[in-house]
Amino acid sequence: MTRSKSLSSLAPDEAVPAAADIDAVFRAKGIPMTRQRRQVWEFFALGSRAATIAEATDGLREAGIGQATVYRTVTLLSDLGLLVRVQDRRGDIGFTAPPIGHSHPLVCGLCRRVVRFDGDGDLTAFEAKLAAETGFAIYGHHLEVYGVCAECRGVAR
Amino acid sequence: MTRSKSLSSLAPDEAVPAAADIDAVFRAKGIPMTRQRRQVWEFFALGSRAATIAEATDGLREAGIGQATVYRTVTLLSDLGLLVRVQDRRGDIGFTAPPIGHSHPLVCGLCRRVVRFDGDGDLTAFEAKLAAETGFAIYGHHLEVYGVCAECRGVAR
DNA sequence: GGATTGATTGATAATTTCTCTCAACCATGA
DNA sequence: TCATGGTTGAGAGAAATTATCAATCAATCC
Repeated sequence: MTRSKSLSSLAPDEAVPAAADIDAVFRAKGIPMTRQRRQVWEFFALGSRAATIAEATDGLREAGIGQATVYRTVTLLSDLGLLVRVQDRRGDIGFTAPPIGHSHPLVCGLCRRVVRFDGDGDLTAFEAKLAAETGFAIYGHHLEVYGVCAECRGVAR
Repeated sequence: MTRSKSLSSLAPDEAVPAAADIDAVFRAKGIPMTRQRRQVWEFFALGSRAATIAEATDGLREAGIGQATVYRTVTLLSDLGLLVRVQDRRGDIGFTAPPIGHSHPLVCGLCRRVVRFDGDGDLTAFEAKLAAETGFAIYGHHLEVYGVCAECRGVAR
């Protein structure tokens, strides 16, 4: 798998949680931090592309991390909100780390490269209106925007 | 599985494609319409809740529709844009029919009841800006809003 | 720093989910 | 109605995911 250099990103790099931050999340919840958990998180968080579980399993095998641990850890990190699920054009499921603060992924449907953007302001008013009209207690939303990145389009840019 | 009566919906009922419409889609693409395809589509489209494949398989078994056909047809309908995927709070995947025109599902995270809303205008400007800033050729987006419906909250309403 | 302890891990088995195969059947068009 | 190419159902097969359990490790308390 190729994890190429980062593309322009609307969100500053600091928006991606640093390793220190995930330690804090774990500590706050009383969940032990292990080498495996950190490495699984880094695998997904440090790349610019969303990775599948199969890719993570392959990439982490030489680190001695087993398949079951990858599954367990992805579930755990997702539950903690440290990973989000996205889907490419073929329907394959990938995971990527959301930055701190509220933002959404712009995903390349071909290579799963992820660029983040902040689109929250637009939706909060919307959600309030929806809640009033439907009686739903809204607890969140999921917004992904899909496109094909410049490199996948073969545009020299 | 209980499919209860419909809740208030922001989109008029006519927004859900009528059976006639899906025939038109199939005909336009030269894809044969079969009893099974219509029934699978109806299963997902006529309920007010997004259903899982397992639920559809169970529900359609007595109609003599096999598991493989359910999978095949859900894939086909999704490719045609006649079904969309949503996810409940437990992470279970469900499918539901999008109405004609552009709208998004508001999904109850507990019972998967789906209410639709039109939130397109807000996003088109956004996408243009994103395209300009990132070099992505944007081809679509996926927006789901999650909440807990009045009934699941036990509110008599 | 070192021992204790409850949680985590890796290997593998077991299960679940999904896809493939193929003979029988059906929708479509002549 | 007939021909025919696509579709279907059943079951086999493959892939993805989860459960089991002994060994190991992270966090805590001396």
